[in-house]
Amino acid sequence: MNTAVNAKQNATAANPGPGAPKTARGARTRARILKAAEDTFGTLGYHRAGISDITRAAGVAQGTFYTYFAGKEEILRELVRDMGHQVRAHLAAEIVDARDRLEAEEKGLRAFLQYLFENPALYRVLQEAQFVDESIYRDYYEAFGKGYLRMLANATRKGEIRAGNNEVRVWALMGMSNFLGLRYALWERDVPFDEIVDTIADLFRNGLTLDGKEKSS
Amino acid sequence: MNTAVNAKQNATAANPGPGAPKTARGARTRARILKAAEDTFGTLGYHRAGISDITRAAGVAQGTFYTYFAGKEEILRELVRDMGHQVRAHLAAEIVDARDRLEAEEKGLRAFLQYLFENPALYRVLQEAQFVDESIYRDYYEAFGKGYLRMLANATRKGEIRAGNNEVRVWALMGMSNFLGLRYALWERDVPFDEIVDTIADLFRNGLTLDGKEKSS
DNA sequence: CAACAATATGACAACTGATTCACCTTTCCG
DNA sequence: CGGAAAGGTGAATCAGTTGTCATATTGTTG
Repeated sequence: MNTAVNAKQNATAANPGPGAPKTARGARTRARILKAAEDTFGTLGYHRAGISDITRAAGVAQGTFYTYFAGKEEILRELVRDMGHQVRAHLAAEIVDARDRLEAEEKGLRAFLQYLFENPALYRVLQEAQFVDESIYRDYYEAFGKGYLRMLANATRKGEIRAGNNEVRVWALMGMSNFLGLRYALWERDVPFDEIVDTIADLFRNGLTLDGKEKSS
Repeated sequence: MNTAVNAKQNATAANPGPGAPKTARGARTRARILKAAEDTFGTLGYHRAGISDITRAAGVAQGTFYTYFAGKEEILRELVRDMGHQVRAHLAAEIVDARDRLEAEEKGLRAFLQYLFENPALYRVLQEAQFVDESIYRDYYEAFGKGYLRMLANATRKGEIRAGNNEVRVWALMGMSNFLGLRYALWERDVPFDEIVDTIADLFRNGLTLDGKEKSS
């Protein structure tokens, strides 16, 4: 369906859809639609949400939607890009003052859980995007993972964490956060974030076994 | 939408849809349709896949579908239940002969990666089910997590792993496997499973930091 | 083997929801 | 001011889907 890479011009930050807004008013309207899409996709889900739901929430007519976005799929793309920037920026800000990697992991996890709780749409929009167009999703995690990897590499250099395959670790860590967020920030808040963070910090410090520090191979 | 719990009779193993097959032929046909749905959802995804795609793959007429399933959503439910049983049974069999928890984790992770590689439809069907009906997904992971938790509790009792919040650990571990599977079994097989397993085993044995075994609080 | 139950067929009615388009309103600027 | 560009409208179109049904085939049983 999406074979013709050139037929359906992939909008980028530089080329956002049919017509980028050229007026303050236009920019405002576009932003309203984007926000409405976030809310609508977040509660109804991508497939159940109709363009009409989005435009109704934004308070504009259906046709207006197409002034700024080529279609449903494109607004999703845009949305994930946007939300991705926001989380990354937020998390980065939360861990700048960490004194070492372990502290950064703790702060990062806590901030992520909190962020997800306050912005539940992020999870749903992102996960659904995976099946609309896998590249949206891969881009998100590869961007995320790249920054994460750099941090782990630094920590290794500084001797804060042991040598090892940091790329594999990054994916393991992202998976952990993801599931912990889903279970404890979105489904049921029956365990305080601090306890979750402590449990994971303990895993990072001491592993799972009692008799740590043996040779690993 | 799915408010009326009684209106849309949720099919269970005991009550599978409109009419359970009463003949060997019927049972075969139903199984063919189920398998076809797995393949079709696995490659096209739940939403892009039409009933007609499923019946075509199964080699039956469209109407036949409704002899055994109430609709698209119900066959998905059935499918996840089925596939869930299969993975759990497979993984359980792979770790029975593990001598301790660490070995069980290693074998379990390796088996999971391998299974996902051989049955990529599992991931997609399961993840998409999440947004069709969240309960399908929650049931799967709660069932999975329950068994996992029991194993960790045993390991704690035997002194194989340190005391801690095993429930949180379970979700962290499931998340890890999930992401590692997605990245290294489904997306790119550019890192051998053994190396992944070793990296995670090292994390379990020694944690992430160099100076393990301090007090955790 | 007759009569009945279970299965299977495939055309199609009914519906959903994305996108288009001809036209109107607001804003900008020489 | 006046006209052009940008923004906005919403009814109509159109493609694609689900689920139904009258009918045909296959299997079962007394």
